[in-house]
Amino acid sequence: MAERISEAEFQVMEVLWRDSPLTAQEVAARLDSSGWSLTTVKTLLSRLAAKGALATAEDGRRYLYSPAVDRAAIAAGESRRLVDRLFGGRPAPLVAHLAERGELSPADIAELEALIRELKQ
Amino acid sequence: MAERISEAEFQVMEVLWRDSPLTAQEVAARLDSSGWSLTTVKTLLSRLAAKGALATAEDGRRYLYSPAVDRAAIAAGESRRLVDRLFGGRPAPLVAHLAERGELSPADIAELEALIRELKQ
DNA sequence: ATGTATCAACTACAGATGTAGTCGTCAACC
DNA sequence: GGTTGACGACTACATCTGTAGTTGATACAT
Repeated sequence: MAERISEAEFQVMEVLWRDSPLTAQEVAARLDSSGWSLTTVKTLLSRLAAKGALATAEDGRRYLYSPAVDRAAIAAGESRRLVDRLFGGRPAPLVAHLAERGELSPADIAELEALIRELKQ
Repeated sequence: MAERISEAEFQVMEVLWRDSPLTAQEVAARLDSSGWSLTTVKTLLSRLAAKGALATAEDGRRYLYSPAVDRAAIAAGESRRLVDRLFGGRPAPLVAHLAERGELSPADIAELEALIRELKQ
């Protein structure tokens, strides 16, 4: 039940959300740029399985890992937490913040605009 | 230099962003609902001072604490991190997420709309 | 059959975090 | 002037997190 996922664990989940099931080897290969050792990746996989975020299927002597939680659910939960914590639950100040720091490209703004139009119906 | 602030520490900062300088006692009093003991609050204050997030002014035998970092800077940094991590740096999906879960009130939407209009100039 | 590579499991360990107790000191009160 | 209360400093300790090594079993190749 909605165990929190740490940042390193999240990166592992990303790999499996993108493509699964995968073996530990395969996950590690896709995290090559992370600089993590194979054992580190395996530790993270174990922890994720232990907290129910990953499902394991035995494949001979090894496991195939698949996500057991929905990425959207995690993302929504984290977003909600942040917006609550930092902005009293109101998303506009968050967007304003990103905007102020020049973090919004014209494309981002257009995208938001389209989204708002849609929401208004 | 942008030391990270933990969640508990953040709550302490909130008190001081709202009103400062304050003594440890006063901060603890305002965190009454947190259930933290006075020593816990003092530990958090010390850690925050140690990492440069709080400034201390001696007042006789005790300290007066004041924020040494801007709330907006922290909020912006955290927002940025989240949006990067979860949505590839694009804020629209974040807003979409909040919307999908019915987290956006009509007022929120109106606020966002006004903001977008402003950004488009 | 034997060596070897590979796997999950277990162990390790330092730093951060949440939560709080103890200690030595000093100021104020009686 | 001795007692009491408040203060910051120091200590404590379990859990989480990042990062990785070691081990015992096993499948596969020779």
